[in-house]
Amino acid sequence: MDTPSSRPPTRERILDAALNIFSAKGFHDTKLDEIVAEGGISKGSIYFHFPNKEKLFIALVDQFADLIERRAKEAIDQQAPGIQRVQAALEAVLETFGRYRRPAKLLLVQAVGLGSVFERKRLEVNDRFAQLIQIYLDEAIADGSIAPVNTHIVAHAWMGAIYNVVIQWVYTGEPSKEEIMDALLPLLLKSVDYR
Amino acid sequence: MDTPSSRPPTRERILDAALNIFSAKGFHDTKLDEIVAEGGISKGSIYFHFPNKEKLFIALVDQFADLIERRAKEAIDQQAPGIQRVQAALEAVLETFGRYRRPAKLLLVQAVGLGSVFERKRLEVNDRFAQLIQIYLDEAIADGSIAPVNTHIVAHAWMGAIYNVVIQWVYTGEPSKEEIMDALLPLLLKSVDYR
DNA sequence: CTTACAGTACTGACCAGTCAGTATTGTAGG
DNA sequence: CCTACAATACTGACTGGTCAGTACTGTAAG
Repeated sequence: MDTPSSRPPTRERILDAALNIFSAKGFHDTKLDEIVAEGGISKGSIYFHFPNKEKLFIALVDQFADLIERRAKEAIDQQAPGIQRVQAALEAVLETFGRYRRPAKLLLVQAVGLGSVFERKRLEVNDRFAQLIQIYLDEAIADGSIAPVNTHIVAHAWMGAIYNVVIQWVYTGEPSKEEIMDALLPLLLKSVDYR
Repeated sequence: MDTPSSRPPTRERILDAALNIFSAKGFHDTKLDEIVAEGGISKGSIYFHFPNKEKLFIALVDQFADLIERRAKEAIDQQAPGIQRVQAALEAVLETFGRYRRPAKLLLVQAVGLGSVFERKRLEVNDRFAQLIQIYLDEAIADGSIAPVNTHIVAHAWMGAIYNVVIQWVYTGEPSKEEIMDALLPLLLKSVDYR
């Protein structure tokens, strides 16, 4: 099915080039012609594979959000119910953000503050993650691993904490992934009285 | 200096109108002509008071960042050194975000994901706040209020937590300010082992 | 008249999106 | 294993709407 040649298929080359430019310059400051130059493709073929600039951007956001969610769920499934599931998911998410710096920046920075079209997408992704956290926090409360808390607020606070530390890391490379794991994980767990 | 008439001076009417539109639609989706219509002012006078659209936007960001910082510092000064200073500052910040929904959205959402010009401003504001938190966390550790932690990471994690919960509130009006105070403050303090 | 602003009509750079055309691959019939 | 045609994949010069910024005019106060 695939092209037997050495060059990856055009659609992927587009996504690749778009990720590079979008994550560096943001949505509005990225010209399609720059993506064209970066990927060695033509403007027409972008419009062959994607209906418009916006959908191309959103395809990248979705792709990475899906990856993060998949990794988190895999990690969760390998654990028995309780706080250890939350811990495993956190580790998986941090690990994935750590491994993919550019898409992380795209999702956490460049997808914010665009118009109302993107606003909905952002809220959707945000809620997806928050609900995931909330489910397993509730589970941990139910089985007595941690004391009752307002899991809705905790979920959003945790996401914000993770996002902001990761964003800092994306920009400065500091602190290292290990430091983040060592400091952030206990911080979050202590915040719900688990130690 | 001020216009003696009942109408506020033009510069403020510009800032006011700009805040309304920018916070609702974001930087790129806001047309100067919309600000002109909203504020009953003229395009020429915008360019008399501000060099360009970008500087007008940044003036709003700075104005609100300054307000937040001032409130936090006032709150801190009324407390003796120790964790109570951190607590007072958190209360002041949440209170201020709570009171000013539109500027909060501007600072936390609309100022993100714009090009590299704004990126620097965002990092600057971010660091200003994070350093403020960090100073008083270090102080609290020094006087034994809380156990030693990586205050750099904690500061950024806290800011992210606050941001994200406030953003959620800005969009949905939920959870209420009281719920946020009741849930978020203890959460943050527990995360550094203070109760 | 001059200063200090306010108001408005206009311009032109910019860039997302189009489209007419070309290249490549698939496939059916002789 | 050609040839004929079709479908799909891709190209890049061009266009048209948009909107930040400008040039110009208006006016009130001293």
